[in-house]
Amino acid sequence: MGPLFGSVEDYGEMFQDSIAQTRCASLSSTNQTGNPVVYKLVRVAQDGRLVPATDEEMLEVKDLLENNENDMPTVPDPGQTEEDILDNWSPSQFLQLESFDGLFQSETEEAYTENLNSRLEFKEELMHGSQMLSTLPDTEFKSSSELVANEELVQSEVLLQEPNRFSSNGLSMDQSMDVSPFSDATCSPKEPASPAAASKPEFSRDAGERCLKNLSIKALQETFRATFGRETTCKDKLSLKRRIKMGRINTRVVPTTSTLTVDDNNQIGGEQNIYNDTDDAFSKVMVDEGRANHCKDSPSSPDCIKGDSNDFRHSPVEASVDHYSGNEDYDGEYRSAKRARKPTRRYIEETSKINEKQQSDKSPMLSKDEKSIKVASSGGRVVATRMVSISGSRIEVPYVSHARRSRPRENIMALAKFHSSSWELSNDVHKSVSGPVKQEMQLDINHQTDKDYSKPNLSEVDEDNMEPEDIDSSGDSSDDNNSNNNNGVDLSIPRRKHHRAWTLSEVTTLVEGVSTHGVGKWSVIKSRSGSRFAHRSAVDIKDKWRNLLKASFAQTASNRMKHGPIPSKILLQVRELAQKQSHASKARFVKGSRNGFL
DNA sequence: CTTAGGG
DNA sequence: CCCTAAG
Repeated sequence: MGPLFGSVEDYGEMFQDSIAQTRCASLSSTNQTGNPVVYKLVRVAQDGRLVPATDEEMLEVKDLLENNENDMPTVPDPGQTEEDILDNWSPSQFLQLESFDGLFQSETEEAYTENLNSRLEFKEELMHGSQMLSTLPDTEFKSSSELVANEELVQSEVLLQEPNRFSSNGLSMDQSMDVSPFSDATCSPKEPASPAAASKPEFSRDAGERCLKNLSIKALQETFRATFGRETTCKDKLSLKRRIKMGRINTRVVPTTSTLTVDDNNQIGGEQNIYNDTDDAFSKVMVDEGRANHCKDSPSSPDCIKGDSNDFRHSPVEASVDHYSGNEDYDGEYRSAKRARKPTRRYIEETSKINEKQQSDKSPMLSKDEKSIKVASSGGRVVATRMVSISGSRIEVPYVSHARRSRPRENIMALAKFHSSSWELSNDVHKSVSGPVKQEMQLDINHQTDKDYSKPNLSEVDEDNMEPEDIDSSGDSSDDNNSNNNNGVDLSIPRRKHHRAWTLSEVTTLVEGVSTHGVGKWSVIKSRSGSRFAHRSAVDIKDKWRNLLKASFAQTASNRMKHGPIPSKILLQVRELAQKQSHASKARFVKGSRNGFL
């Protein structure tokens, strides 16, 4: 059997070189159109190992390549997705792909025909494998400082997506074909990998292949399942072995995780199964994290609890994810590593959404619906202003659409306006209405659309002395519901619902309340202020105080600031109170520590 | 339920 | 203003 040559992706030095190139390019913000995949010639030894081609062999192949120019995979368009490539490649090109592991050499035309049946399957595996996120064994993730240098290896998967044909220029290749995550992060392509690179993953490729050799069909099928996360009915040992090896290679080549996990069942399955012996739990966590939005409103659901639980923060996933989070390119894709406590469910939810978007942006082949997502993401930010009345004067403020999920309560509020005779009631309904009632009320409101839309009777709205500002603010809130005619279809920019501008009197009472009751006694302040905070919750009050602090702070920092909506006199009071309270807490602290030590 | 803080 | 984690 003569030496067989195929286009083989070089997972060794050149691979890292191209990563380095990619890195340089991105650093210099020269957006190149394609990321090169480097092919390297190898000879497949009897036992299936890949042996670097000698110079002589290289020449031989060069001739072959020149003669077969047309059959070669062409350099894809920059915009071409891997799916495109895989779809459009001729059988002969796939044959070349399959010859990666050298097993195809023994296949006859007949075998090829048989293979054709599993072509699609194979294609899936190939893509699947190349996306599969392989976290290298724990031992290789010890020093985070080392890891920082390799954040951009995340991009390596891109290399697999756009194969370029490259002439091999005789670079030596590490026999083990390990790709170390510790390759140098600088732009010097020839920089040798650090000694740490010598550490090998647990599953040696060679060993793995030798194992494959002796496996029964059944065992092979099992291995297949473990590798790709799905069953196979294939009874062909050879083909099974080939596909398993292919999957493993692709898996190994992508020394990163996370970018592509949460989108697809199969991928998660693959991930999970690859590590199924030891890291089942952590795979599960990935699933949970990615799917957080599936359980957003059921805090007692076991899955949610699992996703929230602290132990996952120490899982391998956490380690590998965190180590990428510092990269600006991936900012927002992962939660910040700085976050001390567990992320909120909402955070996870939103993060996973961002994740989905970014994934589709970065790997087109994953997005079945790329177009719509792009539109959504580009239109995600709405720039507009709105008029707001504060302290009786209309001011224009920038409006930012938060694109929150809609809250059913809003209908309740609207309804409450029709039916309730007081804000207290509406507030109560607002807070305590139960699920079934909600529905009922929503239906109800639909029947009401022809009825009177006028503002609630102000005399009934507030029991006692309502201040002028309150009238103003109630007007503000009333046009929250529908300022737009009977259609109720508001095509303008959606407003933040439930927004009532804080009136000067409210702010004043708040400041007074803080001065008398201290900071933090929000519920007390609310209750002691009679009806003046009728429609403000303690949290609202607290938020307002926070804002006031901010405002007063800002005014201090840049003295002679423009006259904000809030009189500087009040802000001064806020500042004083803030100071007072900070002194108070300091005193408390000193006292406490003294007690503690003495 | 209240408070503190992030979103 | 909303949401949620901690007390």
